[in-house]
Amino acid sequence: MSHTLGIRQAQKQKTRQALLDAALGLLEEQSLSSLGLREVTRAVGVAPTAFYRHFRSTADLGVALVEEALGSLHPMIRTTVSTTGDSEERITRTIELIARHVDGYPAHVRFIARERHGGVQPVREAIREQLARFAQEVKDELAKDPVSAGWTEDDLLMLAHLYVDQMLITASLFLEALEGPEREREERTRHVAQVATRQMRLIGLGRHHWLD
Amino acid sequence: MSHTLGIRQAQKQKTRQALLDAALGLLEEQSLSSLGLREVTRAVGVAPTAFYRHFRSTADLGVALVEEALGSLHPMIRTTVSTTGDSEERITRTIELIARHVDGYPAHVRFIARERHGGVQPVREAIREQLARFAQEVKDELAKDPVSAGWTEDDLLMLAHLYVDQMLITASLFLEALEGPEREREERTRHVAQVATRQMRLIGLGRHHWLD
DNA sequence: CCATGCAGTTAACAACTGTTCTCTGTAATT
DNA sequence: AATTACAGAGAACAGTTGTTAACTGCATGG
Repeated sequence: MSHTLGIRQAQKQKTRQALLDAALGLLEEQSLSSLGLREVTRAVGVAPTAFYRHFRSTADLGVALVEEALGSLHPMIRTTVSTTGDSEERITRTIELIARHVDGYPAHVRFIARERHGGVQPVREAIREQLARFAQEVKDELAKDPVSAGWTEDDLLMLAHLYVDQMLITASLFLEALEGPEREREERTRHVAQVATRQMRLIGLGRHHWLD
Repeated sequence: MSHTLGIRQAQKQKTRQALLDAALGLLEEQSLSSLGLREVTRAVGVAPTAFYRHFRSTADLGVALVEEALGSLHPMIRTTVSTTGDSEERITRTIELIARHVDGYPAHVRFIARERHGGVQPVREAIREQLARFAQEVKDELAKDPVSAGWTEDDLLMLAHLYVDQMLITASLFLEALEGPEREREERTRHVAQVATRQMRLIGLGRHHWLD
């Protein structure tokens, strides 16, 4: 099925990926709206004009980064929310998954947290769409749970959004813990996990008593 | 008590405020990390070098904006959370207060949402501190409520953080509704209010069953 | 009333930006 | 084998940026 693409296309994609990687690196200490295309090409070691072969603008590159950061995350979400087990166990697993993801892709997480409300409209829009998809998917999984019997579609969606936002906040807090001095890292990470766990637990309690 | 400051100091503060206002306006369609000091002075109609009489850098100006946006909000938070009445009534009032605030100071709200995770470290730090203060204050008010009998200090604080984050998310959603086309504005605002109310209600339910 | 302090101005700087046009080498197609 | 397509290079453009220095005018304090 997968066509092995020629030397030419392969090299192009390589450069494109290098541009994305360099941009993601530069965005650790600034926002997308201040990222210059010359800055990016300089970091890759390529002529400024080469940028235009891949992206119309840095905003365009930003949209591509959103896809890279969130696009591949949907299956992970689905399986995590849907896995069986008591709710306490599910919470622990979710928090741990978030921690692991932040550990593995800190720059991606930072980028999403930063640009979700950032200064570049198309990027905000792209993130909004992806998060709306996440909420839909979480809703679909919640609907399968017997606890959701008697729930409105609207109520399921509002709960899903609550979960998604909560996960994002937690991810961002894990990131802050990672960025701090190494001595405190372990303790701060543990603390974030503990607080997030209890918040999820409290939301879960509210969920179980929703129809009272 | 209040010393009427001379002509000179008054004019200085006027220019300073003009710089802050101009910056806030320019930040509606970009992030602080891309805001140039020339851009700001040009908008005010003042020489670029005049900027240095008031701020060391745009980052410094950003910190001042945080103070302006959040500093005066603490009393409002306290009174809102602490007012008596049944919890349903309290939720409605809180949501309405948020809606009103976003309506009155949209640029401030946008600035905080944008720069909370933005590219300028000192500004992030300043926002973090203010929000931590909010959480503390909410905690203090929660502690007075009889529902909080038997709660750990830690648990009260984790709930307070949940509330604060939830309020920020709601504010940001109200803002998005405001920014959209006018035809949909009223409906979207109503929708945001409705969802936020139910989320608060669910969290409130979780709160009441926390000690089960 | 005069000397000082200081908000704001003017001019200049080196460095940087996005974008255009022209060119080159080579992979892909015929 | 000859032709085409196209990723990337190179040079030049007009504008922009932050920061410096030396200045001017005027409110303020002695």
